[in-house]
Amino acid sequence: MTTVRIPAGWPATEEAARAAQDALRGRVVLDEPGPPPGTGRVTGVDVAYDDERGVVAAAAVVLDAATLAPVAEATAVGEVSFPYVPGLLAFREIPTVLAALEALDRDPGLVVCDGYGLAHPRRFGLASHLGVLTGLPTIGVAKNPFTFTYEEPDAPRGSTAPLLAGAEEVGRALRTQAGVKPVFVSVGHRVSLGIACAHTLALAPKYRIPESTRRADSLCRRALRETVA
DNA sequence: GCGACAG
DNA sequence: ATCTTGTCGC
Repeated sequence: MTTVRIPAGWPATEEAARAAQDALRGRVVLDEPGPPPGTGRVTGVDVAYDDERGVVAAAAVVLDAATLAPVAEATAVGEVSFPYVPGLLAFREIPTVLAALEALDRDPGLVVCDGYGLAHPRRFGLASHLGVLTGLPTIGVAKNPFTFTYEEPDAPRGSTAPLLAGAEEVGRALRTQAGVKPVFVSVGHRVSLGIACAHTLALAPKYRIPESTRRADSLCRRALRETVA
């Protein structure tokens, strides 16, 4: 497990963070379809916090997209780099997530984030930000609708409904398990919304949350627990 | 001005 | 995110 410090020049205020988003959002690539679902590799990333100690742990778990079997993993710990502010989540999670991704011994393929990408107040959520910084294809899969609205998708697994910011479709509510609350999928970088949903559904054959996120979640929690002093 | 608000 | 017991169910 690697240790990271807050990068030099990392935004220290909300104003600086919003300015950084405005400066980077133009680099998001939205005209690529993305990797075909069920082939290659898919990597889940997630973060856990100990606000008492100001410590954060991140995990990246690489899965074989066809079998969902883990083929590589890495963790990183660091100091909390930003408070939680809706719309600025990336500044709290990215330094440690980047370190975990860089510690992997192979290409991550598609990166699945716990949160949003395009579905964001300034259209530049965590998944898009991480995509721009790494150049990797990314998507966001969130557990809550944030500030957006949606109609309940039909009950069968695989049903979707638009996730809306006014009249603009910024993502999709996707039912990954029949009769269970949907997850909220949005594009991050270099992936289309349809492909993002297809990947998400393929990653959730048994549970609501994608296997990639479940694996990364348990790993970063363990890494946090095993962190001393 | 007030409330809501990814993790 | 995190704080937290028991409890229902496969």
